[in-house]
Amino acid sequence: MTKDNLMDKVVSLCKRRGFIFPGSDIYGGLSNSWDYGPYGIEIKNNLKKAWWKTTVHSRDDIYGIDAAILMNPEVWKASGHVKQFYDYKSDCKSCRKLFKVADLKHRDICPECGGKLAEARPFNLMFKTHQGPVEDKAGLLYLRPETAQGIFVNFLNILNTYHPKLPFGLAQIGKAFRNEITPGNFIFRTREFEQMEIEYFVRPGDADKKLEEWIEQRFNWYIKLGIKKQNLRKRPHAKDELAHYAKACTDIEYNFPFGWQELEGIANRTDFDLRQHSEASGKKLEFFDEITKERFYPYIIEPSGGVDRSILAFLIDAYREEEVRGKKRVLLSLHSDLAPVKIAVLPLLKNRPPVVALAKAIAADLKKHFPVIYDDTAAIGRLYRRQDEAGTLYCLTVDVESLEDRKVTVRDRDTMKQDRVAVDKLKQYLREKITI
RNA sequence: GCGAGAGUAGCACAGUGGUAGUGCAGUAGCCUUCCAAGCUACCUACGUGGGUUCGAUUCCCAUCUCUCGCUCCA
Repeated sequence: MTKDNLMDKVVSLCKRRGFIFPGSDIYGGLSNSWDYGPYGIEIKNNLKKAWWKTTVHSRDDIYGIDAAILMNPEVWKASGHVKQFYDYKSDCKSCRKLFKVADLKHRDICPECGGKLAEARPFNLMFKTHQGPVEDKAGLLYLRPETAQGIFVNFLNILNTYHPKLPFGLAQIGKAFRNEITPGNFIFRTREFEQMEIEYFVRPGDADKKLEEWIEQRFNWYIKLGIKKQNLRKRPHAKDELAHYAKACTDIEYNFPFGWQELEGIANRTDFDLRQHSEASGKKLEFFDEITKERFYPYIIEPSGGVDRSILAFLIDAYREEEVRGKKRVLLSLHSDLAPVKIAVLPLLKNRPPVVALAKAIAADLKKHFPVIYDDTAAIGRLYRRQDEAGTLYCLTVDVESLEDRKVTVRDRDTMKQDRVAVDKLKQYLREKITI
């Protein structure tokens, strides 16, 4: 399988199996927008749940929040986004490259090929909208280009209500919007996307150490959820590629078919944001240490990951093709936490009413405890292949013998090995294998 | 936004100035006792608008949309 091939196959599987559809499909789509279908949203929800469980529920120093997408426009002035995300650019008429006007020595000559540059045009990476039904300047708002600011503006709220001690963090999963110049590669880069972010507040002197700790923790999270180690790397940013708010940053990159690309950035944002917002809002976003009576701006370590691009990485990493009796078997070997469906109940014969009835009864019973589907619309081999493509962990097959011995066949997705399990032991058997 | 390419069933491809086929997928039935079996039937498409023409899916124009590139960053 070549790399391009792999990408095409995963995209094709996503569409074929209804994981992800082109957005606004019946109108011909909308550039780089994608809608998650039934299994796609299960994977997405599972991924977010796994993240939340690791970063919020399994620790006592991180609190979850969910801030509004629309924020007071002053936020984006203070954060630097209005300045940093608004640029005059012009493109070369010969080589078609795009340049920031501010970086140019000569306004109309291309620094790459010496060609003539087109007239400079404003590029704004933030989406604009209006609050209120009248579109006047007073109601101008931006869709947030990052979720982080929703955390910073709640810093004091959290201090005053939950009274955390340093270090502590706030976690958030939510949508952000950027008018990217070059979106693409399926769900990898889109203008509307979802972020999983932690803003971890530390004493300034601890920042370097905590940054390293977070890089390790986040790296290991992807491995634990199934990404092969050789497909993941850490890449520290060079000084000249750091964002305007960051002092240091390391990306966790995945070896996509289109190259090594960022899944998550872990940055030391210093006290830039808290200072900026303190100055702009007039409120002091400081931490008060009641023992030392110190008042200071904490530094912020920010692990910020992309939900959608992570899903793509997990899907690509899980995609397998095998030969079984001369025929191709496609499977998604997703981690059990991520698999959209955990169990499929299948009757071996659909023309035997008692077999069908037992299978349906088992499915109905298990549904109370696991994500389960029932399918009897094809021969058993085909049913297995369908489930393999969806990443279903276990197929339970009910046959005529099941009516006698009250046992069903449990088939493992990855090994195709079969186990005969008593119907009344199924719940317990599956509980041990599936964590939800 | 700019440049290039593309647009025929869910997918992959045919094809024609007289409104379209094949394979896979899907649905139903028969059959079938464990890894995409077989048979039968069925479902589903020429992106949109305009022009030329007796007649356009086909030719022309426009438009929309997608893909790729212009390094944007989660």
